[in-house]
Amino acid sequence: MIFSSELIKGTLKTIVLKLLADNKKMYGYEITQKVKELTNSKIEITEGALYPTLHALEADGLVITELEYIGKRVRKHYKLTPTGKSKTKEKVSELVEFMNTMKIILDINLQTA
Amino acid sequence: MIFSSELIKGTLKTIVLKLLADNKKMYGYEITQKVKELTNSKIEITEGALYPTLHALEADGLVITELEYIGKRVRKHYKLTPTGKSKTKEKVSELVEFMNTMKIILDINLQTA
DNA sequence: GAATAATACATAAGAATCTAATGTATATTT
DNA sequence: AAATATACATTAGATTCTTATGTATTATTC
Repeated sequence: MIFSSELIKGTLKTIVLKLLADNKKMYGYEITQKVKELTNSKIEITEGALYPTLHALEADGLVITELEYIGKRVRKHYKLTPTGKSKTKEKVSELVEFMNTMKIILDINLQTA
Repeated sequence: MIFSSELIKGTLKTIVLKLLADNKKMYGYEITQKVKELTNSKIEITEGALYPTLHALEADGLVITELEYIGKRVRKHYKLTPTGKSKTKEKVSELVEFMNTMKIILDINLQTA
């Protein structure tokens, strides 16, 4: 089962930041594969969503890039800046709190208002 | 702390459906207040987001409406249809699974790829 | 009793962020 | 040699939200 895409909205940036925090340095294609691997293919990040997100993170100064050449093929590595690291902590804890809050709504079962 | 709005994206429809499943019958304004109450004001649903969502649920046959007059003021009550009830179960369990999957990404701490 | 806040509906322009499609090119596997 | 995988990127269109605005009634506060 693949999750309906609407659920990814709003969490993609946080996912990317967290992966960069855990892996020091990653390139785009690697991120798509890592997410697929970690989630048993339940979340698949499309390139059309990922690359603009990475570019936005760079424009916001949260990541810096570094090119690597594998033969003639280029890889663009992304790495968190200090600002990016603290932003990651914020975003991750916000998402965790959000999920805890959502559980209140999803789990309780009030039959009357 | 109010959650950044991007997190609401993709979950609003599920929240509304779940509240209707738990409360049998609700009107728009009541939904905004209930969410605020359940989440200690950490999630606040705006009217500009809620009403179009309710209209979409109705257009999709997931809810039916019923008008009530309180003096001269109208309340539009929303109630799940049988289709709406089964859709609610789907959406809720999908969101729960999604959150569990997200935890894998957020909690583990791989220092190497 | 006048002003303010709360209740209750609704729409609409604009922003953000995704999908799906398309493009280019190299490297690897069958 | 052909097909698949790797690796970047952009873009039209769809979806779904924010922010602002509009209308009107009812309740509260000074």
